[in-house]
Amino acid sequence: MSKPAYHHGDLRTALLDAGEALLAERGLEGFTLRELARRVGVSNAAPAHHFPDVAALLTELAANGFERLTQAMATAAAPCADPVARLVAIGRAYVATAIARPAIFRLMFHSKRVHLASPRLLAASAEAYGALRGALAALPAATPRAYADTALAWCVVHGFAVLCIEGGLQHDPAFGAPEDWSTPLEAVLQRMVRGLGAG
Amino acid sequence: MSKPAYHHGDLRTALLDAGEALLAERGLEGFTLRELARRVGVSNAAPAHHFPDVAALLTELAANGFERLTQAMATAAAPCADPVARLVAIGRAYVATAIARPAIFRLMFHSKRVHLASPRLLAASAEAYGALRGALAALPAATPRAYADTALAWCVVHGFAVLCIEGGLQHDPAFGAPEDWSTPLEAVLQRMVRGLGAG
DNA sequence: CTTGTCATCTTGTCATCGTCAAGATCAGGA
DNA sequence: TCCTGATCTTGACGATGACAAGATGACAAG
Repeated sequence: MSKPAYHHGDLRTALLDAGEALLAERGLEGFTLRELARRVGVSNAAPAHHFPDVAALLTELAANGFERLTQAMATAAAPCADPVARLVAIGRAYVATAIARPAIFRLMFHSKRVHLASPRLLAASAEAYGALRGALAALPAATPRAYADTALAWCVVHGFAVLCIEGGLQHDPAFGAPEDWSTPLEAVLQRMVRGLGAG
Repeated sequence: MSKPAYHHGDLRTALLDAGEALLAERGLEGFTLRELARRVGVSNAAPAHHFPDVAALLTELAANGFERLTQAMATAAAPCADPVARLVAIGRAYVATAIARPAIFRLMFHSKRVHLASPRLLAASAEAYGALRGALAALPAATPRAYADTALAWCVVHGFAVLCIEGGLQHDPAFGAPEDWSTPLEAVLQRMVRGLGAG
């Protein structure tokens, strides 16, 4: 139980859990394999038997992040009957997920510290994109939504999330403290659906 | 001339120039102070006399990037008389700048390897935001453009640039090869101004 | 021309990092 | 009971950022 067994038991998931915490605490640049091993109470070479690289571990965390993003969007959209409300809810969930775990969001999109060719990572990110795309396709329109609509919404939501995390919006005097992102997000999303509706 | 003088002469700018090249070649994660010193033909401790940190050097590069971005947007907008065309031109310049130097763009927005509190960096980024904001304010509208419009355009352009650089758009089957970003960008920008006009 | 000052650059060192090789430990089936 | 293989530790290597101490030389004062 509490005795430090030579065999950890479930080191792999312990590394992933602690890795997520470490990522949240130190950020991506402060993430260190040795520190992670230290926290789990294991030698620095132990993770090598479960992940060939640091990149492999981070790839796993990124894939988990994409899966969580997909799920968050799905549960946010579920109770909304109106397609427009559904799209807005998805956008909210997207940004909320990014802000809840900025380091993991950065890891998912802006990092060269992951194995980009990993099938798991590719599948997870494709699924997340599919969720947003699906919400767009359900919008009421005479013609099927064009590429521009999907890409526009994707860019708006992702751009807001990124700028919010990185503090890029703080130059705008109308944008208050970084922690109350909800109000500006609502304004942007409403403005977006208004514009999309007028296409 | 070609003899390795003990005193370099203008090591500071040489470091900045080589640093930009190294950043373009190896990316942000592959950037190393020692490798930079090696390329300039100088010992590894030499940069310390011109930049207290690696972060200080990268901060300078990021500030230069913001200034170049501002200038690119200005020159792109100059020949456009129509405010809408002006906004589109600015968006194009923004994305083009990001794609021309992805590593520096990442450095500007997504990096914790810079000194965020640097006055030079803050001023440069504020100026870049001001350029985009100015183009929005000039749009023809009865009422002054609200916050949502500015933020929306900012998010669209920035989101497109980021997704383009990081390969996030490649999941969209309508988005072809990563190198021909011009066509999709045009579609998104046209869709954006159409939506904004309908506000 | 000489001298001295001080910025500039080098050398050497330290802690830390990711990764590898070799050995120790233990679980579970033959 | 034993032994095979997975799991973990120890120790090491090269590389990195930062620091201390010494070498070099540009430049102004005398």
